[in-house]
Amino acid sequence: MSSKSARQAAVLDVIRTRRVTSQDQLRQLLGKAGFAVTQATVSRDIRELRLVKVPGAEGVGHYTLPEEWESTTP
Amino acid sequence: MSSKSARQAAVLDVIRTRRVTSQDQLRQLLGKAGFAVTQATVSRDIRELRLVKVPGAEGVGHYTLPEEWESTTP
DNA sequence: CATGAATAATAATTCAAG
DNA sequence: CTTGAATTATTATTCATG
Repeated sequence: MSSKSARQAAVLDVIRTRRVTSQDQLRQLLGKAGFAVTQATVSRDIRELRLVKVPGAEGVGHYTLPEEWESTTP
Repeated sequence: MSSKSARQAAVLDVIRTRRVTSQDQLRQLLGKAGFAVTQATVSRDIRELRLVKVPGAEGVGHYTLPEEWESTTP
């Protein structure tokens, strides 16, 4: 049971490298990274990390960390 | 039919002065401000204004404009 | 306390229509 | 192009369980 903090670090890594548009997508990517969790947990991680879903101009929103989305928009 | 931009200005005003935690709450406040719209429209306005819902530490999230929460984070 | 399963709540989108 | 009503999708929370 890899600690929560390890998983949350993975969450940050994932959203930095991919355009994640839903918690379920994030859940799947976490699975590939070795963290099998449910959407409920992803939701809690997002809250604890204070990630936000920014509505894209075109329509697709994606999760990001407030601090970063100004500079990096992958 | 007060223009969309007038309504969206009201949206910004509302979220600046109240802690809005859901689109439905925002819809109600807009109603009081003289803009009767449905949740669908509120959702679209939020997207167009690129407002985000920031997860509060305690659990309650609220809508805000990215630009502003950097400076004002209580 | 951390989590999952199920559920409730909220938000996005579709489908007309003006 | 803008909107509302209804629907779908997504997210938050509740209710156990370890």
